[in-house]
Amino acid sequence: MAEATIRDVARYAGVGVGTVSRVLNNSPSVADTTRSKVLSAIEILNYSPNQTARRLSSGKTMAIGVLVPFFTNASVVRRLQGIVEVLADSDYDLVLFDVEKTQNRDKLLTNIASRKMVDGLLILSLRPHDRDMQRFLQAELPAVLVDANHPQLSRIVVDNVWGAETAVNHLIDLGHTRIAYISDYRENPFNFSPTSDRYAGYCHALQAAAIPYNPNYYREGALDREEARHLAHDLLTLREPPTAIFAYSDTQAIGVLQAAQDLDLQIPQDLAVIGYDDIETAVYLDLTTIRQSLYESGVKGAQLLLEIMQTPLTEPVEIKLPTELIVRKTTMTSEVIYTA
Amino acid sequence: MAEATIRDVARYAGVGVGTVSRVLNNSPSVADTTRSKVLSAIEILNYSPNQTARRLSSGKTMAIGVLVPFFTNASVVRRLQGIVEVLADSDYDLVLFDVEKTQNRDKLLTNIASRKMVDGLLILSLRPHDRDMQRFLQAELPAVLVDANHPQLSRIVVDNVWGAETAVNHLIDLGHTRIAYISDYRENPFNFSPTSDRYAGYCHALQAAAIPYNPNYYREGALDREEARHLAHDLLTLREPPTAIFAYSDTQAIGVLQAAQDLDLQIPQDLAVIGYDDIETAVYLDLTTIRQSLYESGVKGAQLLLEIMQTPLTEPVEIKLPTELIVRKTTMTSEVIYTA
DNA sequence: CTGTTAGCGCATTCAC
DNA sequence: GTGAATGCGCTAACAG
Repeated sequence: MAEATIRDVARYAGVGVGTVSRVLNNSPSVADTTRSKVLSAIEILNYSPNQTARRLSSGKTMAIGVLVPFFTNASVVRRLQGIVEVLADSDYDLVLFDVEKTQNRDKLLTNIASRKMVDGLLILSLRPHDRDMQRFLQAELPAVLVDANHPQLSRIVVDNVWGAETAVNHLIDLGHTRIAYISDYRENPFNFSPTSDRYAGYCHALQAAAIPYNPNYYREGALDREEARHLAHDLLTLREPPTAIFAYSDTQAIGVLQAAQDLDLQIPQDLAVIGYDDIETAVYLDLTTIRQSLYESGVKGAQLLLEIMQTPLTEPVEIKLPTELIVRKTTMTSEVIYTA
Repeated sequence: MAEATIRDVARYAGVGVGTVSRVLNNSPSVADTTRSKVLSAIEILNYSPNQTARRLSSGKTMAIGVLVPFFTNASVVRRLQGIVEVLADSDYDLVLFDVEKTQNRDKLLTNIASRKMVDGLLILSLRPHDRDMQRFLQAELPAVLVDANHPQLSRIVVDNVWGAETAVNHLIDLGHTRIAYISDYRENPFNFSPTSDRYAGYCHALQAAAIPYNPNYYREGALDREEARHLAHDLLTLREPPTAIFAYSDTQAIGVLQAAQDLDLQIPQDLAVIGYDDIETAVYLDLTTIRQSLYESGVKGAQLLLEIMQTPLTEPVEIKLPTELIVRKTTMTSEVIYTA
């Protein structure tokens, strides 16, 4: 038995396809009697409208794309969960685009815009090129950036400079002067802006405290626990090792903790560690960190996109989410613990 | 400037739309000269084929649906990462369906099958109803179950009975007899089969060791850390508290660890704890657990689905993934630690 | 090899 | 209110 089409329903109900379509779309201008005839035909034939056909003729895809770099990244996942939460209650499908490789990124951004694959786009932690912007604007594709910045796009951001400064100031307040920073790659193909912002925050804080910047104390590597572990190992085996390490992400901070354990260092006596994100694991490990509202950023981003899709904005808006220092055991001894 | 269509390209290149279509689809039967004419027209007009139209006329959506219960669940996320990894290299888009609520589930399963929303479907940790099966078969929708079981569908499974037995046997081997089990709800609207399997494993192991089943030592609650923490608290404040707790998931085991901490119990001396899954956090917390190949289950599931979509199977296959006991510090004292 | 044509299934005009 | 006709943009089958 082949799938029933709108035509089958029309024939069975003894009406025209137009009427069936009206019933499907809850048009008010259908007599109750015909409506029920159609509905029962639909029931009997077990009919269900074909999405694709509906999309083509209506010109809308009823789908929202979410562009995600490194889906294995804990903070990205958390943001995505917020997005899922919002979209699940909407009428839109969620199409997930993962861009691990740069070439994927370019191909995708080009296609998504010009092929009308989605009605709206959320871009996580990724700054689009200017040429992609042209495509979005030209295709009139509503898009919202989450955790990334571009003057021409609406966006959900956090103040990464402030966050990093706060982290480093916390270490300085505790008396540290040999403060290292393990960063993500600042020069990355994804144009990831938080990286340079946090670096700036690190530098500012040192400068404000008149602590000279020590190039040896700056390391960068992939956003990966193992790599951070190695970088931290290098730092901690310097002739004059740092007494505190600020890590770009909690994931990397965990690598630092492992390196400290490898070297039998006491936390926080021998080494203070502070991360960034406040992912769930940070709680269990009692990791001092900078909390950013990951989940909420996804929620806000999705909500904003839905609004924009309904009533386009005249110019991009920016929603800034708060950032907060969460002090736990990796920077301060236990008598002053913050309890989650 | 309106989007260019295939007709514009054809006109500009001075050929028929059929030829343009052939060029787009890399048909070998196009003369090199005409091909290049078409290609340059495409370039100049900045043309890019409309996905939806292509889908309608070809009858394929070039999309794969992934049905996910509770996207906030760590193990689900891990499996999904495996799926994403595979699909990113395919030509298929990934449409994510989250079903937190039961009503969503039913509506989705019905629609996905009958509306031809996707060419293939991956269902995570969810056992479809028989009536949904009918829809899949009728719609000839290739589907693969990951971490769920149904005789009519191909599936990636693990032996949950064996896994739970192994966990409990480990505790028994360590001399425990007062062994509690904190489970997910066995009666759940999602027909989640691992729940009953692990319960069976728990019971078997006790029985084989001639340890009487103590109803007081069985608790169930949501797959949630906080809830597990409360359940564990109840268990640990019994007049005769258990000396070991087996938790349905690592997430719940972490809740148990917190409860132990709340009560100032030493792990593993006062209480042994074993989880299930081996999520990343388990490593950091040195949690003894049953490892199942979460990521790999996603990879295998996606690969299997792609195969089935290419060449349909005559009957469902079952791929069983291994399960492994990972002993860490929450069950044994440190001199015999397993190091990750 | 290539142009033409007929749908794909539905929404949306129009007349009635 | 309702039916018939037109087109969304493309693929595929059919002639040439």
